[in-house]
Amino acid sequence: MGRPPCCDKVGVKKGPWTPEEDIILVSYIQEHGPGNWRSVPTNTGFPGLLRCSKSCRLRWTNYLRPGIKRGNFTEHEEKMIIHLQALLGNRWAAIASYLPQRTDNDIKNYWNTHLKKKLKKLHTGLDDLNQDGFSASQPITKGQWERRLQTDIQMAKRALCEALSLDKPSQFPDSKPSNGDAHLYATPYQASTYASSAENIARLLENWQKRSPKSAQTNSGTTQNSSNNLVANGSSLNYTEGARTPDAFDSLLSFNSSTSDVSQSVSVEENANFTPETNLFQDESKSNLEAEVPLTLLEKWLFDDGAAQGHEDLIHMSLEDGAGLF
DNA sequence: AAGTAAATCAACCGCTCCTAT
DNA sequence: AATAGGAGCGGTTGATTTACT
Repeated sequence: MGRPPCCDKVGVKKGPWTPEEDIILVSYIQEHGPGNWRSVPTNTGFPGLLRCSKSCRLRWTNYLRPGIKRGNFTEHEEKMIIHLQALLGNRWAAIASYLPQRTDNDIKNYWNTHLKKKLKKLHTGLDDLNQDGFSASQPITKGQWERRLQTDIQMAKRALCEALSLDKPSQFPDSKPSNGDAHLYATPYQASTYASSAENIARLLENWQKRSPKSAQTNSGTTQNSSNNLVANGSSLNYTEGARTPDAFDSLLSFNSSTSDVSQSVSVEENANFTPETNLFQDESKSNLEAEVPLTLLEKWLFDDGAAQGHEDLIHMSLEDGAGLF
């Protein structure tokens, strides 16, 4: 009955990830691709990752995954988030699908720490708002449900539109997971894809070093060594942890350098064309939709309705009366 | 310079849904 | 069809950093 037992929780490490753990995880994903998280802790060899699969997934999707932009939200992004939050409520994953470079966790944090206050400020003096002042904490009106539904439909249409586009051949006809990680397969399991993970790690490690001045000092010898390697590969990184690290990074970076320019290998624009929903639909559309629904009908429905509109339209679509939500 | 409060954000927890058996 | 595990999601926590007194 069912599957084999879940990973036992004995000896599972918690708390902040170390650079070495990041390297192990990225190396693993370079080899096997994302997904099948349950096997990550056991397949990373001795000593391997003493992390639960959940933690690995989170670390990858939120920090190590290629194409992630962190911090410095632009005004445009802020507006997008505000509008989408008004439309969708606290459905961070759905909101994040409109901002492919951002993670749901990042957006959620940014909303809670910045935007909430910002909007609160803007709306101080409005007596009819409760403390949160936003749709998520308000009773959802019929109109709001309709708007959410509309947005979901828009998302689905957009995704279908992408999926049905003949210009975009399926990149992984045979290697997609059946679970929700399909969006992680938006870019091929090619070396170039994961090369940009090295950039992510570089960035993370840079911050890590800033937070750990002591270790930076005590390991200054190896630091110099490894940072040289990294700088030579185009990452402004000062790395500091332990003697093993440079080797691990050498491996990563040699991998990196063998695949041409990192910045070209995974362009952000490219990623932007593949929202999670899009990829899910790409996946499904190939196997199911084409078989069950005449293409022409779907296409007509999509294109007649101007489904190809971009993200900007979403803002404008944000419903004239949407302001009333605040 | 030291102490304290506030802000930030990475990571965990618990729940739900989906899927494999 | 029933069951159990995996994956994803949103809420929350707690450690760290920054600002203020």
